[in-house]
Amino acid sequence: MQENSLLGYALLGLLHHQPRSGYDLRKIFAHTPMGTFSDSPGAIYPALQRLEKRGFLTSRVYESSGLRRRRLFRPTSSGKRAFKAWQTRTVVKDDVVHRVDELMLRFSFMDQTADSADVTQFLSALAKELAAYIPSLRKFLKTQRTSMPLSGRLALESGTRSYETLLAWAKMSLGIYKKKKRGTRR
Amino acid sequence: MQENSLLGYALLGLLHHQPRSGYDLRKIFAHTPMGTFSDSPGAIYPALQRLEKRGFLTSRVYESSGLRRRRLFRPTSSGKRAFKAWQTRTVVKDDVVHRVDELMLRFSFMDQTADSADVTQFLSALAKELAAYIPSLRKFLKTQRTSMPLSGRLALESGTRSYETLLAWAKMSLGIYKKKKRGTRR
DNA sequence: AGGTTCATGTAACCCGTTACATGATTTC
DNA sequence: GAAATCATGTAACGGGTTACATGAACCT
Repeated sequence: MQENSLLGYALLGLLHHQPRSGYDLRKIFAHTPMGTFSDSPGAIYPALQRLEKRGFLTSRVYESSGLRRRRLFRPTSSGKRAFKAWQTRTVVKDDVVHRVDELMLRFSFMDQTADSADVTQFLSALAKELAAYIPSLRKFLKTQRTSMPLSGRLALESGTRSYETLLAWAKMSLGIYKKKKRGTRR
Repeated sequence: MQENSLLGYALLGLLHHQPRSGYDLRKIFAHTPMGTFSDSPGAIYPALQRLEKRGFLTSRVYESSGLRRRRLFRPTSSGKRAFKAWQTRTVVKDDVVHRVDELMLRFSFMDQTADSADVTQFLSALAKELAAYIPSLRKFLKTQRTSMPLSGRLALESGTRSYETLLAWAKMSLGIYKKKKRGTRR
């Protein structure tokens, strides 16, 4: 079975919140900070078709008189299961090195579909992998300093700082969720 | 004429430094923080072929007896021109919103191929676009606060912080290059 | 002699990009 | 009645992923 694309998971996640049409989804990508994804029909409609063919979505055409016909999509139970399985995968080094975008996408839908334990699990694993990876970048910068041009060094410095910012964010978010859990227990 | 892919520009940039083989380039992507790019032969060899077909690279096979045959690539003058044109393009909002990776790639080769004026031009344009974009993200966060789930808000917060980190980095780097310029003038 | 690394390639597949097409409804 | 927007699609193309193939040189 073929893995869903990032766009596929983004669509699946958005449809967990409420049923929407392809056009609704395009508008979200066009007019909100979710717009790292393409809002082009050539990307979205085929992606929805694939998800439906794989049994993760169902759709129905609504032809209310005096309204434009719209095809509304909603996730199936199989789609919900696949989404949660993707979302709660173990965070590994390779995710941090090559797929930070995917990690953030997974996280951004956590509240809708996962419980507090999943969220803290995710954030602490992320923090752990970041804490392990960042020193190796710092070390590379230090040892290669002389052989790299200034702009190369600075570009790497930028990447390293970006990871450090992400680590600080993960720790802060973890704090928020832990506090929240304490609150709900009492 | 078809635009080069990011990988194509990365290869072109690395070959400005010195002639290398496909295998050399794969090793760079496999073993250094340049490894956001794929080190798979199925990506690199076709990319090199395309660049050669477009006249941006030339290659020659070296068969020194007692050594494995290697095909070394080097940029043509047309390749150097195309690279510099790409590198010194005006930084626009869309670059900041959708193509930060490309901006960092452009910057990372600046020292090799561009002069100090190009670098400061690039960095100040980047800082300007970031300074204009970040408040719109903050505003979105503020106005949509109630309608977004916590994890969605935090994900957006992460993105915003990442842009703020980049802005701070751009200002710092600009300071370094300005100081350097003063130094060389005297 | 046999396994590993060096080194270069190719082919099928997936999917995003770009551009085009179609028609209904709303707006001026 | 014309233009803009709503809404859904399709088709050609490019290029990255995965997997496979081939052979030479090096190491033990």
